[in-house]
Parts: sequence; C-alpha cells; structure tokens
Amino acid sequence: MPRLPQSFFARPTLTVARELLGQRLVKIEGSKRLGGIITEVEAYIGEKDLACHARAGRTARTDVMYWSAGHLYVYFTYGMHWMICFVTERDGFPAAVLLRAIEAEDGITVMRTRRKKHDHLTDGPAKISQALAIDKRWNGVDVCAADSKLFIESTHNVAASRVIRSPRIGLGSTPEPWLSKRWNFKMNNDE
DNA sequence: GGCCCGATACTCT
DNA sequence: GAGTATCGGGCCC
Repeated sequence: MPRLPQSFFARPTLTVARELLGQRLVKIEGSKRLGGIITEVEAYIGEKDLACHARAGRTARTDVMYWSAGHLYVYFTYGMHWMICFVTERDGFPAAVLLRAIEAEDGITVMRTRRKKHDHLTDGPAKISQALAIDKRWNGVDVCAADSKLFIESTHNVAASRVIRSPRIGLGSTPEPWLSKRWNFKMNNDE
C-alpha cells in the first residue's frame, strides 16, 4: 500500500481532514505493525482560528505548525495527555489536522497492554497516543519521509454519505464563529 | 448509556 | 495564576 505523500498534506486543511477519513495510520515497531483506519479528525486553521493553538502566534510549542506539510505536531495537554496532529498547507502557515479516533486493526495485543484493561483502545485522541506510545519525541517527525516509522497508507475513498461534519470537541469558551465551525469530520459506522 | 469530577503539568498571560 | 483540542472512576439509572 502506498504511503500518503507530502502533496496530500499540502492542501487546504478541510480537504486533508475530509480525505484522511478511511486511510490507515501505521506505526512500525521493529517487526510489528500497529494502527488502524482513521475514523475521526479535526481541523485547526491559522492564527485567526481562535480554537487553534497558533492563535497566540509562533511560540516554542506551536513552531511545528508553521513547518511544511506532513510533519507531526505532538503536544501535551491536561497535565497528562499527548495529542497527535498532521501539519497541513504551505510552509509558514500554521494549520493541522488532529487525530481523534481510529479503528484499531493491527497490533491489537500490544495496544491492549498499553491501554491496560480498557476495551476502548483508540477511540479518543489521547487513547491513540497511549496505544501507539507516541509522545514529545515524535513532535516534528516527517511522516512523508521514506524511512518514517509512522505514516499513513492510502486505502480507499470514503463515500460522502458516510461523512458527518460537526463542531469541534472540547473548545470550551472559544468565541464564535470558531466554536460552531463544523471542522470535525467523522465516519458513520452504519451502512 | 449518561453525568460529574478529580488528576496533573505545561503554556501563555 | 488561569486555562487546557482528555480520560477514567464512581455513580445513576
């Protein structure tokens, strides 16, 4: 299966988010392969988007968001959780797609161990990073590099009828119009 | 399934 | 010092 190239990520963030649905996230750990199908993502677009971390401009934390498309932006939140994003658009413009859920397929035994006794392996952004053992060491990694141990495999396109768009999750007191923008993309399971 | 709440440490004000 | 792109446990049905 071909890996998604940088040209995939270097497009409008909403397009990248929509088209990431259904593709397969893969992490290589020695001879093992972990990951699954991407089922939910969210777009964060530019300094004007007041829900986007880049609203505060280019800082030590947000620097990677300004890098060229296809880099990982991995950040820490709530005192204990790591979140995984893919940088999008052109070099110098801060935007990214947050991974919110995948359907676990490969390496389930390893992921189950890392997720303790919990049945929900990868149905939340911080659960994915726990299951895949992703932390700050992965910040700034280029997922389009030929030797990258984390990448996305191109699979099939998801039918438009299966895509659900909603407001983004967990934005709290983010002002309008950003709070209501339907920049969360999710796959409908039925059908 | 749902709601409430505490954990916990980093970032920017 | 306040706020945070969350999770899991306890509880209630």
